[in-house]
Amino acid sequence: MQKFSKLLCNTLKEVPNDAVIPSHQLMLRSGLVQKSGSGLYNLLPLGLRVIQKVENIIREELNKVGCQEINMSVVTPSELWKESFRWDELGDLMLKFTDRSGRESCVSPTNEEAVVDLFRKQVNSYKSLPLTLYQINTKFRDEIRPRFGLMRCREFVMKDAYSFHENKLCLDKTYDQIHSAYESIFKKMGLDFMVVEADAGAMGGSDSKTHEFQVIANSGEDEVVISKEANYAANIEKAMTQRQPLDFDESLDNLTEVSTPNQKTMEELSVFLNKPLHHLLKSLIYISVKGEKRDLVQVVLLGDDNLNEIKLKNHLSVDEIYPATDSELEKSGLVKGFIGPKGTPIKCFVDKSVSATSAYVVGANKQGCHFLNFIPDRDGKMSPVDLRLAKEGDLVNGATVSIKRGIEVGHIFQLGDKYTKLMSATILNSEGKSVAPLMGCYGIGVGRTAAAAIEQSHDEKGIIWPKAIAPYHISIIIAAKNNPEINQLAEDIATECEALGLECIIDDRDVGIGFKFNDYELIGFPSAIVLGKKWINDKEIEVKMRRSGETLTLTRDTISDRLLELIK
RNA sequence: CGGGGUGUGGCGCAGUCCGGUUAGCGCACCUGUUUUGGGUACAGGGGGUCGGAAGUUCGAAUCUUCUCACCCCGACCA
Repeated sequence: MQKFSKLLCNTLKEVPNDAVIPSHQLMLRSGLVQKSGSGLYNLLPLGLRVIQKVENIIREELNKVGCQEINMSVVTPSELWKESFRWDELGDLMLKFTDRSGRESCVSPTNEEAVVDLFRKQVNSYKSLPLTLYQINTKFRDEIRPRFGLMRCREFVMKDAYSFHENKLCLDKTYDQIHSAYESIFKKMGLDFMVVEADAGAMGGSDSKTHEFQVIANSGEDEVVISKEANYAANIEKAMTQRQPLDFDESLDNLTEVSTPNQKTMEELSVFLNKPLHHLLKSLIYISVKGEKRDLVQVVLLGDDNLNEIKLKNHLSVDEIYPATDSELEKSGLVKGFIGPKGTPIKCFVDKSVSATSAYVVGANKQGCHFLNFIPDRDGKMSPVDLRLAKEGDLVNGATVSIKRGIEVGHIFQLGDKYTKLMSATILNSEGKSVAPLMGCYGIGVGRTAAAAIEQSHDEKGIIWPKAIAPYHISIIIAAKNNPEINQLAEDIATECEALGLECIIDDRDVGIGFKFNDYELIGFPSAIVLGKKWINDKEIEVKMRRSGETLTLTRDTISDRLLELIK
């Protein structure tokens, strides 16, 4: 039986100054974790219990759909990564080192290569497929900027699963199974989450299915575009929405230069010319990088739209893009604040929401000047592409969308045969032909999920754990000093509750009652039993419920059964 | 990497501008008494070479130079 007096758990009254979001602050204050370095955390006993519960829920649900658990070495040799070219592609994200014999290795940031290597050494026949392997293991990504405690660490625990298939149909089936297993996992943990369409990003193929599991929370680092009516949900990186209908300027007047001294922003210009923002066009200059090659790219958007950089990057299929710096603009003879699509030699893309036949105000590529009545079809040479960043109020299938912040706790991908091909992993299919199997990969951030649960479930007093991942279910608070009867009662009730699967911790610390109450609320056990006056005087037992804050009076003979009903 | 900021006991801070006793306060910790239904009160106590190095000075937490670490805003992502 766990006694609080023996538990390594020092709660903090004050907020450590480097924690800025609730989950991070509360994890530190309630003695769940301890920081050991930038993006590095030690799990203390209570924190570890939470993490283990998350892990076990994941295990249970994945095992149900036939996934097999394995454990791969955390350190992986460079050779594997070189086969997929990711040794260089992932670059500094990987923590690389050389051991005493001069072998290069890294601490795995993900395990596609390792699992393909395992697979190719173990599996030769289509008869073994489909096969889904997973592990719950430590990963290391040398994040550019670790932050928010367990939300974005460098070293973290991730559940990563990999599936292998003979054909797309089979991959789709497993993908859907994992999709629903993920829904069960996050539902079990009591999280309010959404499944959204995602961009495949750096980790996967480009035109395969991929979804993210986003926990809706204000501190989320992602933006999610949602429309319930249209049954639409997508990461903003991917979201393709339309603008509300616009009144275009249909004038056919000739292109006219107009003096616009010092009107450098869209807003200033809009006021100066007395035209709505969407009658102006915004020109952005980006540098695209592919290998050693650097190119200038011009992007033209409606004056009140913003660029979705991911869309541009995907459209160009380049390694990286970034806004041109002032000196790069100068070098190209462009005038910051007055850039426009008229007569520039730069490759130019225009967002689809710009009407090709309507008149716009554009920069004249000349200090202090703009053009009026620029009509794209007539006056420019631009290819229309969907490039704009979705925004609140846009339309999808006629329904308006809203934008919420989300924490990406899970991501599922269809990888196709990218890795099996690169690493020559083949199987014999039913026709006796050697083929590269298709793969899916599926991740869940374990620590991040625990953090997300706190983001979503806390109040000014502390954490409010959902039952499924609470470190203990009940804190039995001893509110009487040196009272053998009460002490015994606490032990008896604890034993009884544990028999029903309710985990108890007995708060037998030699501190004031207020201290115990505050810690119970801070750590956020779902309920507390208070043994003190009420028992001594009336033989009644007081029970507090953390989420509702209500206080109940129960009797000794029904207490454990009642608690089993009450703690949900 | 670019921009901003902070380093003083486990945590939160004052002191730094304007150098000068033995570096201070709150929380936490230890001892004793007290209190015991919402962080009780009192008394005593332990713990810091002021991130590090070099320099200026009779004298440096304080000034100078260099360095390291950490945090916040952006690019990365489970």
